[in-house]
Amino acid sequence: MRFQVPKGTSDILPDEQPYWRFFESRASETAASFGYGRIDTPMFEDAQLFVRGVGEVTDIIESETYTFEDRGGDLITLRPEGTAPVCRAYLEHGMHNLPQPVRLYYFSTNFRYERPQAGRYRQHHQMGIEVFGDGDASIDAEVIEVGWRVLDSVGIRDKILGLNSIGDTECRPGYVEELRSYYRPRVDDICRDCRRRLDQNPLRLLDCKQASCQPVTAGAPRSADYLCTACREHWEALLGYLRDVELPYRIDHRLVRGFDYYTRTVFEIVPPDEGSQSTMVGGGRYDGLIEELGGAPTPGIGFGMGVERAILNVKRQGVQLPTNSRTKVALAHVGEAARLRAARLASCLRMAGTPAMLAPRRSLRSQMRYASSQSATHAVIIGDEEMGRGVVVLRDLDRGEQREVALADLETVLRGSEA
RNA sequence: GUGAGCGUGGCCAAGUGGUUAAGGCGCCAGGUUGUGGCCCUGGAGAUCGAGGGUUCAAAUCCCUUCGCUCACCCCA
Repeated sequence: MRFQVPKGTSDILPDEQPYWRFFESRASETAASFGYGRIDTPMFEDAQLFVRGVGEVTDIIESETYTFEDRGGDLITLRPEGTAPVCRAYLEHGMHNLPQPVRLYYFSTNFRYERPQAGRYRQHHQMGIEVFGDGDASIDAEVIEVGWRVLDSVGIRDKILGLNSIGDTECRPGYVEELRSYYRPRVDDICRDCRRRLDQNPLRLLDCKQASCQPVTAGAPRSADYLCTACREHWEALLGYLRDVELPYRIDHRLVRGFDYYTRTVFEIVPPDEGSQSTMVGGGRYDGLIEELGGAPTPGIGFGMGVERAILNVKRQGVQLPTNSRTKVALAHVGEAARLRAARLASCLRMAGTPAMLAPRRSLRSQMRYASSQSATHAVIIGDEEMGRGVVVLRDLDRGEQREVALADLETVLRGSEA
């Protein structure tokens, strides 16, 4: 085999498409029902946007972006995540002058240079939302609810919402120090990765999966216990809002997120069964990000939802996709003249709004088999004899009945069969 | 970046040293005069991922390489 898809990417074949279109339409409808407007941003951006936005020392920026110089010498990065570009657009188009809050949703293709595995790809798709200009906890609850409802809308009933607050610039430094001093005397009891995390990314110590580290992490100080007054009030208000809309949450003191920009609320929605790369929704508040990108201090919050992962769960839960029972006609023909007529007729039917396809130039039997295989609802059969009389045979493939129809009446009859 | 498993026709898959590499799905053609879905018959399609080695003999053993998958890391 000469060519194949690049590592970590995949083709989405026709059989797979219904899942994608189902997801996209349901997710869009759900976001719109909360008042969100769609935004699309380019697939690549100035490399600096992500360095400033995601954080210089995160793995994503250090080793996972597709970054290259274009022909004009500009440093370009293929979008690795959805939030920074939307923030850029918010600022660039003066959306801070719109009535706040501004609610946006998007579908994006993201790129990260990683070793692929189940649920993790080099090119992956995300649906996400962002809300700017409102720091109230009710917005946190709303954003979380949108994520939850989107999953509901595609039939994913079994899911768990994990929730935590990691504080803000006011209280987090103190907490991180607390965390460090808890771990330092215990370095001999933790794994090698954790020793590295202790220096580089202490929050990550909390979600280590190594069995040997579990006793240590279990006793570690919890960020929610070290919140400043403002953060604690926000946190408690959020929990109240969630209870009001009856979203079952699970406070997870070990939940931290990978991007530097998160403040206060972080959350994720995961399927109940244990899996490695299974997080369907991950998000949080990022009140400092807009400022970091050159705007006025503006609160923001959002989430990213992995479409591949969501669809995986749609399949796992055996969700029945809505079927479209729309009329679809295959035109079979016997003889060259009839083939020409069939082709013209197919064109007319399509113009009139009825999907129609020409059967291949083979035996009639074979053409009928083809019609079945394409799940046509009707076959139109044209031969010399019909041509002479200005009629066609119209066969209902589901019922197995057929009759002659005058050429002039065909469109009307087919339209009548839409029921 | 680290570790493990696997690579046989479009797909699934038997075969673990020895004549022309099973089978199923799918595909194509037939099953009388112009008709589908089931069934029957026939057909096309594989240098057994690639390269090298061991052997009288390798898809089967060894080495190298490429690819895929899974896990760690990280994350959607």
